[in-house]
Amino acid sequence: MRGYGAGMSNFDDSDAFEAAAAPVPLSQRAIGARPVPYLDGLNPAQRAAVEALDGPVLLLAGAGTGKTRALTTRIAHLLNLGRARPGQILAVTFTNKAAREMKERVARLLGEAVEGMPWLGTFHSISVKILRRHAELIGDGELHLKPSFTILDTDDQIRLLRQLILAGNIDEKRWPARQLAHLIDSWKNRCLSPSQLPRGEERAFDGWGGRLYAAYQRRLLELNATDFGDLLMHCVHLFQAHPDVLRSWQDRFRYILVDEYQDTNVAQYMWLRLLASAHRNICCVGDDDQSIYGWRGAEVGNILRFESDFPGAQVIRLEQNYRSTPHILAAASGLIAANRGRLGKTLWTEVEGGEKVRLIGHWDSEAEARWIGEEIEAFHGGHRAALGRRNLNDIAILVRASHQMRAFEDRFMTIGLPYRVIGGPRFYERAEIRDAMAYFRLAVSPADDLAFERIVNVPKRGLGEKAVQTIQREARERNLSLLEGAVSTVATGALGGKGAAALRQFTEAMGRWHADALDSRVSHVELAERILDESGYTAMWQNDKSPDAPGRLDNLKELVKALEEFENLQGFLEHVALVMDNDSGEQTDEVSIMTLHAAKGLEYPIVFLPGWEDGLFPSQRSMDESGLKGLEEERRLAYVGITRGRELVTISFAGNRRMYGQWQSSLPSRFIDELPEDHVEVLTPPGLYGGGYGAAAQPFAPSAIHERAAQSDVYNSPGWKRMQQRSAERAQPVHRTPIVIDAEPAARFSVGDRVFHQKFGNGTIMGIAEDTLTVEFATGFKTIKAGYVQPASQAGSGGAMDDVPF
DNA sequence: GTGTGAGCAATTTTT
DNA sequence: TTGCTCACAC
Repeated sequence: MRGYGAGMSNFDDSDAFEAAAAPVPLSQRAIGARPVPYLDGLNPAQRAAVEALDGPVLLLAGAGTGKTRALTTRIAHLLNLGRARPGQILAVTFTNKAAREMKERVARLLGEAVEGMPWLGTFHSISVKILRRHAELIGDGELHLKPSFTILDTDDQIRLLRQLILAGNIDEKRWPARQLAHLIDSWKNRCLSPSQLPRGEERAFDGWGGRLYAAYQRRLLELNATDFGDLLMHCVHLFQAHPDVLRSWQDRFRYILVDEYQDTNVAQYMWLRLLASAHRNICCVGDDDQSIYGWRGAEVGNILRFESDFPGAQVIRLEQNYRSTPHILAAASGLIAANRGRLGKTLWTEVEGGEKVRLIGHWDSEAEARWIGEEIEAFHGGHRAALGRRNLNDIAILVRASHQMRAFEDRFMTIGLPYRVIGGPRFYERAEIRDAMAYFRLAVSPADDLAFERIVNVPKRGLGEKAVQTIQREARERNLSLLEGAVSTVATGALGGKGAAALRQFTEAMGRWHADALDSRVSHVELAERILDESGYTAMWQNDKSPDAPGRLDNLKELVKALEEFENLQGFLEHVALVMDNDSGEQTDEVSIMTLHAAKGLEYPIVFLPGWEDGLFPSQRSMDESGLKGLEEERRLAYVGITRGRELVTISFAGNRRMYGQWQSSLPSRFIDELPEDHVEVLTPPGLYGGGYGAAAQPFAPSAIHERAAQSDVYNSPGWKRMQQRSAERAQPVHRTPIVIDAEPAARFSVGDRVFHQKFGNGTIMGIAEDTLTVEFATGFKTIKAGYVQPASQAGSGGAMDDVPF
């Protein structure tokens, strides 16, 4: 919520332009009549991007090529030339952070002369603004949204779906609400309302998908609520169904700019197309090589198709990189070259010299964490002459999956190295914040049934499932909201003594808070504090002995403080679902640990990329689920990782890694083989791959990294060869599995054996770790205890069940 | 209605 | 290994 309303006066930096930014009436400035200072210092491509104002423009902006600068300067230019007033420019981003940054930079470029841009924001926040003006048009004749609609987050969404699943008498275990939420999300991402589902898809989710979806949408309307996906979908449907409305918005937005275009999904694409179709002044900025969100609906195709979608489009490439050394760029470029279906870009830099990308293998994940810890201490202590003494803030560790973080956290904790984990649960997702917000929501809108259910028994009031059911029955029968139903339940005496007393107390308190929430004389900040105190919510955490209780109390304080920025609770609640983030200011000197996904858009002088092992990175699941497409997205993720580094990038892998409590061994990532050898320095590790210390062969000779730059045949890679060799030694068939588990094999099985499983049928053992087998069945890979399978030839004998090794 | 242990599953994440 | 859900006992 930071940056709301504020943030337009950040003049801390000394760009020449700022001093000169006098509020000359924009209309009086003739094009080209006088030099425009903000254009100085742009390279030719950036300048072209800024000056190509009319018609469709695709700005292909590689990592670190000054994309935001081009984009913000373009906005400044539009304003400065008088092509549009701030309110006539639509500029969309994906995250609040990006929107905030852009606002600040535009303001900085133009000085105080320009009011904030009202239509610079995320897809979602802009959609909300549009929807609130036309809410009545969403829904059917009898039931429609009201402008005050609430926005449910994922948690509410899932609870709502769970209710519907239970109501439909569906086994929630086999068909979990979370999965349904995904399904519905994916439909909304494609802008499909329940009636528009393609034949067949409505039968998803055990045949219930379409019906549940329809029921859910109906329920949302009843609750006067939308979920995140609705925001976009409703907007698109609004535009489609009401040409006059669409026209008015088309007229308003004379210029459209889109950031991170490669991340747009179908709904966002339609949204943009509708708005841009009249004047086609749309400028999309993106990088197909950094498309890493396919799994949540992003369509790389949108950016790949741009030129045919918008005939006559100009394509401008930003390829001069201002971030990384040539070795880093070359390594990244070499890697990404293995992808097909790219628009193609070649990053280059004027900078010379610099370190090669370093590559190192370790015995196991603990050794990897230990080594990286030592390296960081060395950088921090200034023991790496070439790089000088570095702040911990200059260093980041980027992992594929969050479970990898643990090894680092454990290690850094032991050696006392300060670190911070970026990402993780967001502020507003924390239970205490959501509870508190539910109180506020209920105080503001007594009909908010989801909020009621969330907090009616938090803190514990002895109102459990049964009491809630009674209230629900009462409410349903009399067509009341749950809160009203609760009042009625107390009145009719449908609830026993103790529960009734507690419920009465709760409803009465809520009544008071509601009155106060409507009373403009009552300070909403004080009211919020009072609600938390009187409800016993604060006391609940004060009495909690768990170690995170103090932190939760702090969060609550922060929440109350955040309220100060808003006029009243309503205003807060309307915005908060979309705007809260957990960007805590960074004053302290700490190493950053985060996932590769979280790192997109960031940069660090020193970057560590651990865990480059096949199966982990690229992730086995990605490849299983999405095949080549999945692999290419993983490769883009690797590309994103490398291009985060400014001066030094270190890639590492471990031969053994503990996953889910068991040690598993793995092979170096195929991506390692794709790195161009000339730009990689191999730090030879002693005794890798079970050779023991002083093993004769270097496990990773430089020449082996990349034997053929053009050919990207993984079957010829060193990792693959090693695996083949190992398989051959055991006289077993070679399989296309990247993970080979080679701890002590379970006594009766070997890799390659055919086995039978009751549920999955026949399969082939791909790996063995202690008593756990990795088996490839017709349906895919499964990890299974050795006791649950038997040799295929003896299927039915049952013998294998009795003498499980270990 | 609330507190405890067995059993089970387990990427990536914004709004 | 952990963190969560569910079934069961108080």
